[in-house]
Amino acid sequence: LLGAPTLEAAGALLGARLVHGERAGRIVEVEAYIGRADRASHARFGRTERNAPMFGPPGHAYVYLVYGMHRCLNVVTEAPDAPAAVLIRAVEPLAGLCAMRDARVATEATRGVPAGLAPDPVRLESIRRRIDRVPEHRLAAGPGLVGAAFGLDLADSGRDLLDPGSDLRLEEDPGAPPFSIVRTPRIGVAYAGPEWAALPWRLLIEGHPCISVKAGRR
DNA sequence: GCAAAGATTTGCT
DNA sequence: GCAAATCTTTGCC
Repeated sequence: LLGAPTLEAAGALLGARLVHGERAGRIVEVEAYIGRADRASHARFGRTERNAPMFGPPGHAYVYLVYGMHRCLNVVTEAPDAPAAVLIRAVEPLAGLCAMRDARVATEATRGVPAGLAPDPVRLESIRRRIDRVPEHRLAAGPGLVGAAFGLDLADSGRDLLDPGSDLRLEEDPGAPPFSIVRTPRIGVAYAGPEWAALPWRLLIEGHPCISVKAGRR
């Protein structure tokens, strides 16, 4: 499944479930990053401490910090000598929605606060009120929001997502409603140059309400 | 050893 | 529509 060519694996991930403890959601939008030659991929510099999971076995997590604040989840694909991964860009919440809101509040509250220090209660309450108003379909509608809603940490990078005994895992969902797949260029990769940025390596469930906001639901 | 940029999100103009 | 927030990684000196 995930050892298949990355674009096939990306299609297979759509509709699957991402589970973390009591939280579960359906993957509705992904992006493929394929090989060292891909100028948009973190693997373009070769193997580093951060991207090491991309050079490992398929089905493992690659979690990285972007813009100094957002944690993004990838699922590693292809053989260990072929660095590739699929970025989970948006998820439809299915279970554990309260835990997702709690995690988003906690993520934002600890931002900029030294580890181990309690966040300011007033600021915490302000964040809480805002997150409580976020509609369900926006809880994990973006790669950074998936990381926040599922409470992912850099320490989760490298974990095996195919281990059925793990609290953080992927599950197939035979009961998922049927859907059509749409392919578009990837988001936010203009730095890679026109040729790489134009490749239709973003896949999403057509018309799904939980598509990432930045991408504009198309 | 230091400067620059980033697979984003949010809020203000 | 634009810029700030925030910090790790990369790349050059």
